[in-house]
Amino acid sequence: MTGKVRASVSIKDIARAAGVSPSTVSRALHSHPGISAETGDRIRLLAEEMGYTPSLPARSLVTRDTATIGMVITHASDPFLARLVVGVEECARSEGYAVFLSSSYRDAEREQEVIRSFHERRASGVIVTGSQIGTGYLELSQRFPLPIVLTNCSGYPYSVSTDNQAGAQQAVEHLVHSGHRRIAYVSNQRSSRTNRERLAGYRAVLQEHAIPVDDDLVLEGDGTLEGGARAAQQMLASSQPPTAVFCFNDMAAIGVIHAFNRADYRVPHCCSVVGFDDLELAGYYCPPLTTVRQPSYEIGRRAMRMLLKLIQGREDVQTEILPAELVVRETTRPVPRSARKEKGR
Amino acid sequence: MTGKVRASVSIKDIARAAGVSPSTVSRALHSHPGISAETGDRIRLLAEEMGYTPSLPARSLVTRDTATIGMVITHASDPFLARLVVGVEECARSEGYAVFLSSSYRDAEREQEVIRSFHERRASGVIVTGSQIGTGYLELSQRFPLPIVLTNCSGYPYSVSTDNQAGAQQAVEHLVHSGHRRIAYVSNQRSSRTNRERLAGYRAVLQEHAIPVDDDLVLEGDGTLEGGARAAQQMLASSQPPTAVFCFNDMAAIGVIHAFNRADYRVPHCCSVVGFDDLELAGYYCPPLTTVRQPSYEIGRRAMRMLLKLIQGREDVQTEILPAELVVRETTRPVPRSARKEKGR
DNA sequence: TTGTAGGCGTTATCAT
DNA sequence: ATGATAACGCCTACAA
Repeated sequence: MTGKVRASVSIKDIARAAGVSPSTVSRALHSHPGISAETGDRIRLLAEEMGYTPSLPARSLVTRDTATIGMVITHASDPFLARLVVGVEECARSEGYAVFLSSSYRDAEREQEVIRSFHERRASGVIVTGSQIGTGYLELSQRFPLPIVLTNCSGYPYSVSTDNQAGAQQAVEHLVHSGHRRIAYVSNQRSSRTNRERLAGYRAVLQEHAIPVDDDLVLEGDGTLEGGARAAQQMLASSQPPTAVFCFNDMAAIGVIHAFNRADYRVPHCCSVVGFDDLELAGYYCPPLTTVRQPSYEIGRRAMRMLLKLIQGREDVQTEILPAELVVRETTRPVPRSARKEKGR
Repeated sequence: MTGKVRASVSIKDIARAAGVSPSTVSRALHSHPGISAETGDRIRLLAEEMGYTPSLPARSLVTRDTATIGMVITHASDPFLARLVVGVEECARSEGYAVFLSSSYRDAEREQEVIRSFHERRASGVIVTGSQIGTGYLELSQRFPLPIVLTNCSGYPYSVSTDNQAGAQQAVEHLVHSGHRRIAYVSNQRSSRTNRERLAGYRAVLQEHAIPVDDDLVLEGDGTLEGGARAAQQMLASSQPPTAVFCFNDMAAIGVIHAFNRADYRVPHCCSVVGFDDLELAGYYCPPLTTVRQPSYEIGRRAMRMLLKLIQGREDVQTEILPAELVVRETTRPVPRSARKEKGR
């Protein structure tokens, strides 16, 4: 089915060429103390000339360490990953680990396959973003002696997340304080824990301000441009569209804004919109997006640090929750006095 | 420096538990013909219960095949990769290969490190996007007995690319036909081959229409939002800003549009803008972007097919160049009659 | 149908 | 300072 790789030069080849034993070559390449400087140099030079590249599979067999981190991502160009992956990679690199990414496409089965594939390759540990399995790893962990850290899945003991509920609350507070009362929420897939937390934040603020929670104002989305646009269509089709929308993430928000503008339901003139994530793009959209910033670089860095601890067998590890921060730009504005049914504050 | 992985259950453990020899277990797990159905089932059940996951490093040592493709990407959330990676993965998957991504951050040294890291892990082959090394792989290929396919680097024998020059020509033709004569180009890093090809297309069209090529109209960019915005600032600062801009890619185009709009230099009213790539986002920007579509899924699929051939040792492989296609949306419009200095077409 | 033995490329533990 | 030997987990002739 698959094909063989062309032969690489091995330590034995070098040994033969140098007229020494394989173990001497191994030691020379590792600059072991107790090898004559002369033969050491000679062998390293030879290795260089012969184009030797060590075989990690072979080495890891004996050292029982691949120095490899697997990272499950939703898909290669998910904009949310931009800073998060950098956080993971920088931390991993500084500790001598390489990290490899593989996509789950938000599919639970694919996610399991990827995890399995990392385990088969004996990765030292795995970080999962956008997990569909979530706390389900608690059961799987019996099967896989493989440390796993999740992001944005509080509830799983080894995870680092944004404070989603508090972030959502800031967003909705901002809208309420601007005088909005018909505030919609565009969700992610319902099952997602992150979605439930943000939805809870949304509901909490409405209740706190004695604004009735209208289920028609909670729209089904999926965190994509297209999903946002679809939700917007639904809102536009309703007899009484909202004057503000809080979206699960920035991509959905952009989808919403796009569809609203197309229908001449102007943002922010007719309707305010708030996103979540603060992608780099958010500041470049028109209008620039009001959104809730996730500390994604920091999430990545800390997830990797946590994974390192687990790999070292330490158990003094606990869930971390990082604060979110509202970034007010230009997709939100107060409800015009004329349009208010009640007094604003 | 790095830590050991917890022990996994091996074929020997199963053999001991089942009271058979390791080779019997190996055969049972592979459903070899010539193993009694009874012991086969018994062993497979046992393996399942004991949570056995085969060690690919160990297996690959003897089979000399890791069934692994390495893919070098610029960075995790590069939007251009969206469809390309899917093309690669689908093709790889159907042939039994797993693909892992690793980032180069457009840095030549990092790119080499990643390639080396894939080779150390004995990947079957590698696909590189956004290569900084490009045709330099011709020399490196002596050192690495590792098949390498590049994307968007015609000139390297094993590559699949978009017809960048023809794509650029379509874009600029479109602008010229709309009556524009002061047309700027926002570049990528100068060194990039792709950039040179698109620049050549730009120049060719201007010359063809006897429009003088003004070097002040070729702006230094880097294919990012920020780079696009910087280039826009420069244009705005000039005594005679262009009436149209062709950008190396969509992200740069969005950066340009954003900065123009901020300065009240409206797109497309005051200035037309064309991008390159046709990201999903392009259709969702405001205004929706006129751009040149790259067949990126197809690039990925074909790159993987080419790599497969190389892995199989076939040498009937040649560079492929795929057509680009102009997608006219709403960031371009004809120069208003009043503003023209010469007659339009 | 099953077991034995050798080897993949590397490192580590003994000797020498 | 260097060499021989065993072992990592797996596969595959070859024997039985």
